[in-house]
Amino acid sequence: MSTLEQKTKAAKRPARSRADILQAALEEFAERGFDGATVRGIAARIDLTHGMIRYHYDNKEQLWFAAVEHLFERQFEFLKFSDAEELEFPRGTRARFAKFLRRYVYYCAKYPEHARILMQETVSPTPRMRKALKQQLREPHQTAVEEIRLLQENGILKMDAPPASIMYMISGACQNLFALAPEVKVTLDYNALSRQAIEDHADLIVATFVPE
Amino acid sequence: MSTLEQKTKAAKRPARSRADILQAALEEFAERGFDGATVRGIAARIDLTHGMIRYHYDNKEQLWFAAVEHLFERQFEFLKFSDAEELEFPRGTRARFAKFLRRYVYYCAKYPEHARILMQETVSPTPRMRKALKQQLREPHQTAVEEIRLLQENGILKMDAPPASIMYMISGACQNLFALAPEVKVTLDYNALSRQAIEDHADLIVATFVPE
DNA sequence: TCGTGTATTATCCAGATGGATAGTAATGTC
DNA sequence: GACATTACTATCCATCTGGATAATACACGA
Repeated sequence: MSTLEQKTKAAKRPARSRADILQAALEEFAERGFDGATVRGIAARIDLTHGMIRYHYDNKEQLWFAAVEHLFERQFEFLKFSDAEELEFPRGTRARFAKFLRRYVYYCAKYPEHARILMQETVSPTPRMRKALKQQLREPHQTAVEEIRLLQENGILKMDAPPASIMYMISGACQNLFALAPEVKVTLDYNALSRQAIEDHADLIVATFVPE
Repeated sequence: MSTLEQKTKAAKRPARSRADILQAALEEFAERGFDGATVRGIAARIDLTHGMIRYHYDNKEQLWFAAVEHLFERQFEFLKFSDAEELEFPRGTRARFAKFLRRYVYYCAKYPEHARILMQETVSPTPRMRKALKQQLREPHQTAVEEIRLLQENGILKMDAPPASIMYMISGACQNLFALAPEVKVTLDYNALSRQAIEDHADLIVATFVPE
């Protein structure tokens, strides 16, 4: 087993980067699910043989874990507040909540495969998904719930409901339009991924969940 | 080719009903996607051989169409307003909208596989999904959008946003908690499918989208 | 009871799939 | 220029998959 980054001693340079492989894997897994995805299919997306994939990742499941880890890291980077922003938008304030929601809408529009992968793999929670959820999602979700509690206490979120309920209501409201963009196009002839549609949805989300 | 209902002349009675097969198919497709689902897997769920499934349905794709059709018919029946209700709750009123939303939340909690199947199959819209969407979802979605326009005109929905955006925001807000119920359980230890949680979410949805 | 239409079983098959391995090519270091 | 290390190719294989088909069991009407 080796990693693509490893350059300790003499070596042939890899033709495809680790990120290339993981992005191809994410697309394949998102489109076809874990069982439906094929290692050969992932390889073909970036002109590799399936042997090459198995050279870098022990098996299909390990590749899936690496891809999901990549997904969550990318999300974390996208949503992270810089030090300057942390100062300008303190936790528990209306302004921070609005800024976060807007950013989250942009994330959903940019990476709609995120919602798809989670929903596919969450169906009947396989050991694989349980492990990934516990390792990657447990902590951020729990801090998100704390943030919601804070907003409730500060009177910014006026809803009297379980934080988990509020959290999934809001995330669903943000995600759905983009995760189902092809459906929206077919049934309503509305291009959900256009700049204008994304901006409109962000406005709508903020106006709905951060009123006044 | 034959259908399970057909009882025209002499025949052996089928051991499994059409609904049994379609429900098993829905579960398998929801859990593993179209490519990942296997005819043998569907058959095994109700103690049939894969030959039996192919006896009733020409091929995997036809079975999928039949299952999705079954899904939409069931949804239509569940959400339909009776004649008495049509009189009591006229279109475009606040009371009707609230009653519909509450019922939709109950539907999402009862059949979480609905959201999963649509999301899986919508990813990169296969011809299969395009066809199903056009046949089954186009008309109800367009009338839903009209209903939203009516609610906007009546001042009940005060949001100034594209109806498609509003519609998918609301449906996502209703679905997400239940479609991702296993994730919620693992990350937040919250049982989204309990009676109390369903009721709380319905209250939250109505309070959020039908204020005052 | 016999025949006919239906349901069901038991196989078979070609192709795809995940995984395994042996051998080859490139890129450095000594 | 020999060598080590990594990247990559080309196969092979057991298993599973969708699909096909032939034989059998059942129910009922004539």
